[in-house]
Amino acid sequence: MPELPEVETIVRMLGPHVEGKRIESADLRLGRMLLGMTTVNFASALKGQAIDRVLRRGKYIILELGGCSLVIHLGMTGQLTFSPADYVENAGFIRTVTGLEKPKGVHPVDKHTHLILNLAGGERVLFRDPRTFGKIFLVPGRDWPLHPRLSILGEEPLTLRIPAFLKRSFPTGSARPIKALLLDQSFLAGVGNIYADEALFRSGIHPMTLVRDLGDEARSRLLEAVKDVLRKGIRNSGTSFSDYRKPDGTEGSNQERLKVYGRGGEPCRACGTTLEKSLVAQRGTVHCPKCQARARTRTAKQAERIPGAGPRKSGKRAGAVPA
DNA sequence: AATTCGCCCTGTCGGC
DNA sequence: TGCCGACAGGGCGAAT
Repeated sequence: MPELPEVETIVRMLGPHVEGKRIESADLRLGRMLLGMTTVNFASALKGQAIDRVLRRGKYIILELGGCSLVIHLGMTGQLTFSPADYVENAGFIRTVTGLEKPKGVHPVDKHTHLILNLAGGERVLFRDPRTFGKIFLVPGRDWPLHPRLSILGEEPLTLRIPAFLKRSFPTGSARPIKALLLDQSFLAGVGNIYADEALFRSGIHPMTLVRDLGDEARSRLLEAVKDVLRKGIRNSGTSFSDYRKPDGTEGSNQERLKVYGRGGEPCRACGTTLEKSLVAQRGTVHCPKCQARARTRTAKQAERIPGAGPRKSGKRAGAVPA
């Protein structure tokens, strides 16, 4: 599922290919992917528009055009790829300058290809989404930050100043599990299921821990971990767990480096304990029962203050998880 | 007001 | 081999 690192990778790779080019025509093949307008109006609004800039906000991809902004959300299985002019499809294969090849690169246009942007000279931008959870919409001018779906987004994790954010935006007294908060796009924009689990593991926090039971130190450690796992995801060009592909159609490599996501029942890479799979905030969740000790409630913490009742045997803090 | 739940959708996988 | 239910889950709107 494309989260911040996947979307960032797409934006960084796609931008140089399309910025400065003109959309000759737009072919929207599945009308329900489009919000707020008809397919016909959409096509005529895009026709002839220059692509000035490609950028990201949370998990949204934004193409700033001459007179409007094209916003794309990839949902769970969305792919945004760039098809060069010399790529010609042929019965499921792709003909390149060197001959007929298996489509290991850009996926050929098929029934899951919902939007085609035809650029000058035969170049194309393809939006493909088998599960059709993605969304496409247009915003006037450069006003995409004002669109209801984007205006509610929280801060960008990568440029987060943690001390200020802790004071200003970290809820106090919330009874939600911390994982639910991480997935909340109005809290931080761009964190999804993969990187939430990875950040919780890295910071040694149990996903069910209530937000109000996290101390300042743990909150700070968690936010650092979020930044770390997202940056690592970008360095590895994203996580191709299932459908995600880079704009050239190839896979990212971060899936090889995941510590917990998708590894339920396998041994923890840090301590060897069998990783547990559970359901938190209606999302499949994997954590290490040893490295991510269960939350202690306020009352349990108070009980610990009783003289003589020392902490657990292991001197190692739960947070001391190797990278 | 805060939080959870149900729903959208389709390819893949395990069980029989 | 083929059928079938379970599962994956981002985000919105309804329900609690």
